[in-house]
Amino acid sequence: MVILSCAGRPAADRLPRLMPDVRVRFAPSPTGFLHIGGARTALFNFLYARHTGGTFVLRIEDTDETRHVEEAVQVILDGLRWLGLDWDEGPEKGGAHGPYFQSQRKDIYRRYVQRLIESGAAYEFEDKEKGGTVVKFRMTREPITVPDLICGNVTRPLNDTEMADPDFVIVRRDGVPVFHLVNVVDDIEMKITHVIRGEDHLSNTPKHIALYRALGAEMPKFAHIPLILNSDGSKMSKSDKGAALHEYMNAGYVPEAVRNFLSLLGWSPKGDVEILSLAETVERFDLAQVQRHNARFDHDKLHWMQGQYMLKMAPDRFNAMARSFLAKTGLTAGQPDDYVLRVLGLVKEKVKLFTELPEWTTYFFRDDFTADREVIVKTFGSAPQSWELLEKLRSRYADLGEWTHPALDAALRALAQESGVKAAALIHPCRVAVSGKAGGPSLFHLLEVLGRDRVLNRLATARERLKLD
RNA sequence: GACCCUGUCGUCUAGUCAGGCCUAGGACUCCGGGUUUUCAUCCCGGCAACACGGGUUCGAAUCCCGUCGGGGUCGCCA
Repeated sequence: MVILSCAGRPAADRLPRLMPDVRVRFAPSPTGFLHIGGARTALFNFLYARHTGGTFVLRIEDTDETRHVEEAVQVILDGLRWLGLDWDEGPEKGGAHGPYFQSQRKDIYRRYVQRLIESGAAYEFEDKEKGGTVVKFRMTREPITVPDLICGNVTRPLNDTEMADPDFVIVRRDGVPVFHLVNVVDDIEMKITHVIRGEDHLSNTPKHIALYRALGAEMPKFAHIPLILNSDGSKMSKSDKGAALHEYMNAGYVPEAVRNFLSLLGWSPKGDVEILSLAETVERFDLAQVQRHNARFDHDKLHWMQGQYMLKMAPDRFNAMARSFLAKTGLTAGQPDDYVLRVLGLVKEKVKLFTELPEWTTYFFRDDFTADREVIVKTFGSAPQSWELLEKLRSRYADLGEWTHPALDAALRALAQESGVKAAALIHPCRVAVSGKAGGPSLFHLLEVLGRDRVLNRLATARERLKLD
């Protein structure tokens, strides 16, 4: 098999086919953070494994021991778990094909290198210039064709610099085997059937194929997925904003939204659907619909998708996540649980990102809030009589029997009518006076939650607080 | 420099492999209108693309060639 085609297949063929022998892997290097592109590669591997009923292996590529930090591994595991991508074999899970850290597989690599040397496919080489002895692999001079499930048959001849010296190093001067070797060896040992990885590896794949041949091992199927670019089309490197998954974790994104957004970068479920649960994505996912060209990261669309998930989020989960974010800001320290919960109930439909929470809720927890000059001018600038109305409203509210939103509503409207103004002429000044904001939750619900003491107090001090000078 | 991948609205994409069903569909953004006591949401409407140039064909976004653009690889990094 060489190329999969997606259109025109019989309908029955579109149903998920169980291929329990499928084994895919995500093999990140512990660099201290999880790149968003890496996360997407992991996602595609995961989706393919779940779609086919196969196995998803996680392997840590820490050949360069100086870089192997326990903490750096944890970042990867946390990121994958956050996205909901649980692996079947790997760190903290074990499995029949371990160990899953390359730093613990040195004997295996040594054996394979020995085999290559004995068969004449590799040889020791003394580098006179750099000094030391390395092991080099005798690379084929002929062009090699990569059968790729996404790109088709890609034939790559050696380029000019490779032509000058086709053989490449597989064991460094310090005795540590390089990526190309360990990657292939591990995929053979772990019985990987499908190598799904970033397109940046496509040009190196002929080297890997040559290694498989020299080792007499069966080649896996390759699927090189397009890369994720910055929104301006430039390459997304580690230092770019939004390149690391933890930025989204910290910024208050819902994991499902990020996962959903990522799945649509370079893959399409067809049929004009965009909001898909993990289960729906698993059911529809296939390599045949993966795009061939790179995709730009569109922050606006992610933000929109985040809003969609936020809106649908169950209140309990929203409250739990919101409280943990709020706790970090110290805003809710010492506040009664019950009050915090009522505030959250009020702003749930407004908040799109958890990091926006302080903006929406600060005035519920602190009395020293201010208002933008622009808001004050717009509300009171052309209507100085609002101050007197607010005074009157305060005395009505002071005498209010029960402090409920219908009662607050009725009292305000009655006053407006008696004063010959529209309700809105009272509602807006009141909102600004008690919250300092031009927008927010329904005013009467807001007043109800704020409570009589706070409202009366703020109404009394509004003129002083919102003074323009 | 060489080699490889790639090119549909500003962005993500459907349509391309089996040429006509495409006066090119959806979504995000933006603009206009409506709902809402405000803001956000939501609803309705609108702007906007087949990179360019040749061919093949009755007919091309779809097939072929070239050009240009974008990305990748060529490490004793992974």
